[in-house]
Amino acid sequence: MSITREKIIELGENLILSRGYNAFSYQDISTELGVKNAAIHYYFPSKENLGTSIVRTNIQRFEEMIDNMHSRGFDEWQQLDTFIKIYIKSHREKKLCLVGSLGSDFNTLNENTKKELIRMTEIILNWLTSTLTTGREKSIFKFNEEPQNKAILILSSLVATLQISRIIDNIDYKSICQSITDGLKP
Amino acid sequence: MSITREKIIELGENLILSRGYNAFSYQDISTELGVKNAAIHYYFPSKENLGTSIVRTNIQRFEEMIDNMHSRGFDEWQQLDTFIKIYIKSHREKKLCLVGSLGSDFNTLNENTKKELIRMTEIILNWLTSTLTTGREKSIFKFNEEPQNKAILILSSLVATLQISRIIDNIDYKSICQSITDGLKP
DNA sequence: AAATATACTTACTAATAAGTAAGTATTAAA
DNA sequence: TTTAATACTTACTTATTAGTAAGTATATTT
Repeated sequence: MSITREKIIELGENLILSRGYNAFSYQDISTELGVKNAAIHYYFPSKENLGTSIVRTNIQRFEEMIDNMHSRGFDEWQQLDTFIKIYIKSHREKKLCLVGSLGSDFNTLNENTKKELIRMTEIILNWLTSTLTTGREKSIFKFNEEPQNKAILILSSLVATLQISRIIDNIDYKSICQSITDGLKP
Repeated sequence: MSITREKIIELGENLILSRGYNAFSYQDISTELGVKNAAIHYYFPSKENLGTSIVRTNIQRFEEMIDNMHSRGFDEWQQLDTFIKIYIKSHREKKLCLVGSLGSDFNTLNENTKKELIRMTEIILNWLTSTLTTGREKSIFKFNEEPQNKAILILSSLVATLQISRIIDNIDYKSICQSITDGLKP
C-alpha cells in the first residue's frame, strides 16, 4: 500500500475527529501533504471512497486489537481497560471518536460510509456486550442491567463525554472513566 | 417578535439536530419557508447570529422548564423524569440534542455560538448536579459517584445514545433510560 | 398626506467545494 | 530500448455557499 494513501487516510481521520465530516475538504488534506487536491482524487476518486476507507481502516484496527487481546489471554478487566485507554488517548489529543463524530453527521453521509459505520458500531457493541456477559458469568464484573444495555451505556458515556469535554474544558475524563469501571466492580 | 423570525429559528434548530451545523444552509431554510435566502439574512445577517440565537432560545426554554418544575414543587424524581422525557421525544422525532450535535461541530463554530453552547451545557450540568446532590441528601436517589461525575455520565448516556440509535436502529431508547434511572434507586 | 419603518425581493459577488480530463515525470517490466 | 504502470500536476468545470447592495410593496406613524 502506498504511503501517500496511508497519510491521506490518517489526515482524513484526524480531520473528521477534530472538525467533522462536512467541515473538511480535499484541500485541507492536500495542503497539509504538500500536494495538489487532484492527487487526493487519484487515490480516492470521491469523498465517499475516502470516508468509507477511513471507517474500514478503523474497523481493521479495532479487530486487530481484539485479536491481540484474545491471543494474549487478557481477562475481561484487562480488555475493558485497554478499550477505555483508546478514549483516554483521544481525550488527551482533543479528538472525538468516529462513532460520535460520524453519528452526528449520519444523515448527511453516503450509503457506503453509512454501511461501514453501522458495521463498525455493531462490532464494537457486540464485543463489549459479550465481554460484559462473560465477565459477569465469571463474577469479574457485577451489574444488574441487560449486558446489551450496559454496553450501550458505557459506550455512550465514553463517546459523549469526549464531546462534552470539548465544550466544558475542566472535565476530568479519567475520573469519569474511573466512575464507569467502579460501577462494574463486584 | 416576528413569526417569520421564530420559524427560522425553529427550522434552523431542526436542521442542526438532523443534519448538523455545517450541513445546513440558508437556502434550506428559505426554501422550506417559501421565501428568498436574503430574507433570512434580513433577520440573521450571518450564520453566527442564527446559531447563537438558536442556542439562546434553547437556554431560555430549558430555564423556563426548570422554573416551572420548581414552582410546581416537583421532587427530584419528577424533575429527572421530565428532563429524560425531552430526550425520549428527541429520539422519537429522530433528532439529536444541541449538546451532542454542536459538540461534534464545536471546533468549527464561531466564538459567540461557542460561548452560548458553553453556557447552555453549564446550565444543564449545574442543574443536574444540584438535583442529584439534593436528591441524594433526601435519600430519594442513591449513588456512590461524585454528583458532578454522575451528572456527566447521565447526560452523556442520553446524548450519545441518541447518536448511536441513529446508527443502529434496533435500540430501545426507553429501556436505556430505564437503566439510567434504575441506577439511582435506593 | 408625507415620512418612516417593516418585511421582504431582485440580482448580484466572492469564496470554496467536489470532481475531471489531459498532460508529465519517474520508475519498473517486457 | 520500448512499453506500460505509478504518482502525480495543470487547468479547468459546475455547484453551492455565505453574504450584500439596492430596490419595492405594505403598513404604521406623524
